[in-house]
Amino acid sequence: MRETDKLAVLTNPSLSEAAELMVKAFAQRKTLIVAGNCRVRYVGRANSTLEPGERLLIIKADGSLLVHRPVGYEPVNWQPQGSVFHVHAREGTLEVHAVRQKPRENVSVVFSSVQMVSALSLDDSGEFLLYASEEDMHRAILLKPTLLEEGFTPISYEKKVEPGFVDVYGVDKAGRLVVVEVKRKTAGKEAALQLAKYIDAVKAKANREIRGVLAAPSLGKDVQRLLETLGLEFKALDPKKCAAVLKKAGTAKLETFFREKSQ
Amino acid sequence: MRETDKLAVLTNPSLSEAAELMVKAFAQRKTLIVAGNCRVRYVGRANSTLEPGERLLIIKADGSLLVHRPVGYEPVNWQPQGSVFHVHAREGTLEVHAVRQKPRENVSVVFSSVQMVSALSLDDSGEFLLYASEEDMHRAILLKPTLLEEGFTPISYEKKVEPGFVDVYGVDKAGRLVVVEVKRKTAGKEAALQLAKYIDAVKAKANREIRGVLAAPSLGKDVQRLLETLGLEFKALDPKKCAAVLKKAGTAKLETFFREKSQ
DNA sequence: ATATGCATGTCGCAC
DNA sequence: GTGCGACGTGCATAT
Repeated sequence: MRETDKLAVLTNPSLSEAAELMVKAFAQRKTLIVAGNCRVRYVGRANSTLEPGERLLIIKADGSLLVHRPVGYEPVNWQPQGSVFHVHAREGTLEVHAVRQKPRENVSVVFSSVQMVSALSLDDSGEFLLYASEEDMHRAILLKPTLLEEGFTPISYEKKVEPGFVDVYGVDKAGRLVVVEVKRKTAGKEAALQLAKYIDAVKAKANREIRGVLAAPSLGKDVQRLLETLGLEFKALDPKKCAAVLKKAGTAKLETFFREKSQ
Repeated sequence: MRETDKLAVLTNPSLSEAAELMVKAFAQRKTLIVAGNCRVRYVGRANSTLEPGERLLIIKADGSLLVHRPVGYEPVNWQPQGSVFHVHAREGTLEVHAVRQKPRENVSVVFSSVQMVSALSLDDSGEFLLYASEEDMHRAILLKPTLLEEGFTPISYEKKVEPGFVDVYGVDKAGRLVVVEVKRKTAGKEAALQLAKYIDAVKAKANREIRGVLAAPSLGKDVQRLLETLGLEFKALDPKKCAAVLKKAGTAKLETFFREKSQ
């Protein structure tokens, strides 16, 4: 066992040694990694059982828990932030129980052997930024309406029309109302139907000509035909391009812009 | 550094030592865990940047990658199965690049220091079973139709009607067709609308009276009203209860049953 | 607290 | 390969 302030690692520990380190790690709000042979049970919204095998258990200081099998991107079992843990070393087993309230859920991990335990002190305040979300596309259209079409003037943004929200709402060059539904990826039928629904809702209120535009990077299989049937239009719009438009403008400036613009 | 066949751990290694172990681990198809200070960039469907900080990097033998911050259930960056990795130790940095094709995406993790690297050999063939899925609810209804209502007789299951599938489809005591939409949790508007869509589709084909039943543990806020508007019904159905019904029957028996039943 | 919709959603299954 | 829906989805936001 090597240990510094930041780091404690046990290889092939006894179950009680492992338990001891885990309890200490909880107290010090460290990130715990346990590798070993375990069985897992989950009881909550659904139930699950996982028969014995070697997996990775990760417990974070915020009370989140992950059980990872040696394959697959997703954890096989988990518990989100805010779970409460209990650790017991019994005869021949090391039990970890993680309980979440609301909904009441329980994940139990029972180890029969442990290859490794580490308790890590991770200091992380680095900023995370994600570009090219659907939100970015909305903003880009407001900032540079020609992305949608020449002469388009946004009126409002995330407007509630019942049922739901219209992504972007404005007026075209000829003075017609335009309802825009934005999708960050290939739009399927549901996007078209959603748009049609909004059009109906807006039509019921404003008694004038309305255009519906589905703005997305591309359309699914039969969506073009569906759009035609519904009397709607398609406008190709790439999320990455939108992100680039926003990047060229400054963030602070943008915030001001949207405070004014979005009513 | 301690090492056995199953396990290699380096604490506070140099970047080149870390890189060496990582490359060896790839060759031996081990599960890799790296803890250290890193910066992360993601370029793909979207883009992201993560400024320096201490995180956990996990790379599995199947080519999946996870970057976990010290808080939060979800990975801040990731790459699913099938990614291809490159590791370079340069002057002062250890770079890990994970590339995925289709869509073309790239995650780069650049370490400036490493607290720990472990390469683990995880042997896991334990069976995972999940109970109380929506699929279980379908099955329970087929097995014990009174769960839905007295006198209900299922005809088919996962029937394609265009567009999509009807969950369960049958005949009631009075000989009327019944289309059932099943939800494993509180049903929202979309569930009701989905059901309405299927009803329309079925009506267009079969020219007789049709009932639509939304079976779910509970209804969302205004869904009851929406159901009435659409002329649909609600039936309370608990996924855990359904799972219990299935459990009482044997699995082998069930398989046979459904091979006969689902056409 | 509940409801609604996005997500680099991922995953699985059918065509 | 594409389409479509489930998921213990998680998560943020608005009511």
